[in-house]
Amino acid sequence: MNYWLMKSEPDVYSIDHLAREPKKTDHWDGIRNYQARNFMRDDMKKGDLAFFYHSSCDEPGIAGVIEIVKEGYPDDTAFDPHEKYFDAKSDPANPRWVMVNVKLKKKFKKVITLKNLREETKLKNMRLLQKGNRLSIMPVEKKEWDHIVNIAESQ
DNA sequence: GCCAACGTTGGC
DNA sequence: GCCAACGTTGGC
Repeated sequence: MNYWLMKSEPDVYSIDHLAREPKKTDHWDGIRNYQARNFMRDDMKKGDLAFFYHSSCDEPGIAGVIEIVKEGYPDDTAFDPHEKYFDAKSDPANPRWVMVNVKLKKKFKKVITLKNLREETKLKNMRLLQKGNRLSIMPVEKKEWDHIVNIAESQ
């Protein structure tokens, strides 16, 4: 069982959008970065848990927990020229990009902000907090995961 | 809007 | 394979 962190811009798709979906489940499309894709395609398994992270907004941080309910399958938004994430080089016969399905497990009472996370010495080595990190899908260590969940439960 | 830190592209 | 130019991410 692996733990993850998945970024989304709340102006585009926030945790509340996911909460309003039927069965609180939706597909996670639009990933166009090879490292992030490889994580989704190769390592993300059904039943894995992930933090839903809000990026590029007033209060960047972790908004809640989601569960992977369907493993990697072709991201068909890459085939549609009208889509923002259209990629002419992705051949439907050999899709370049994948997506997964996620289900909302828990929305935190308050967002655990990036600032909060940086104040935690135990999270000093967390991938998210490293300089220059831009990955939109990344693994989280179990001990980091547990620590953050503790923070969420005590707020 | 700025800019650091990447990632990608394409000519050679 | 190298690397300059360009594009993107994302915090501030």
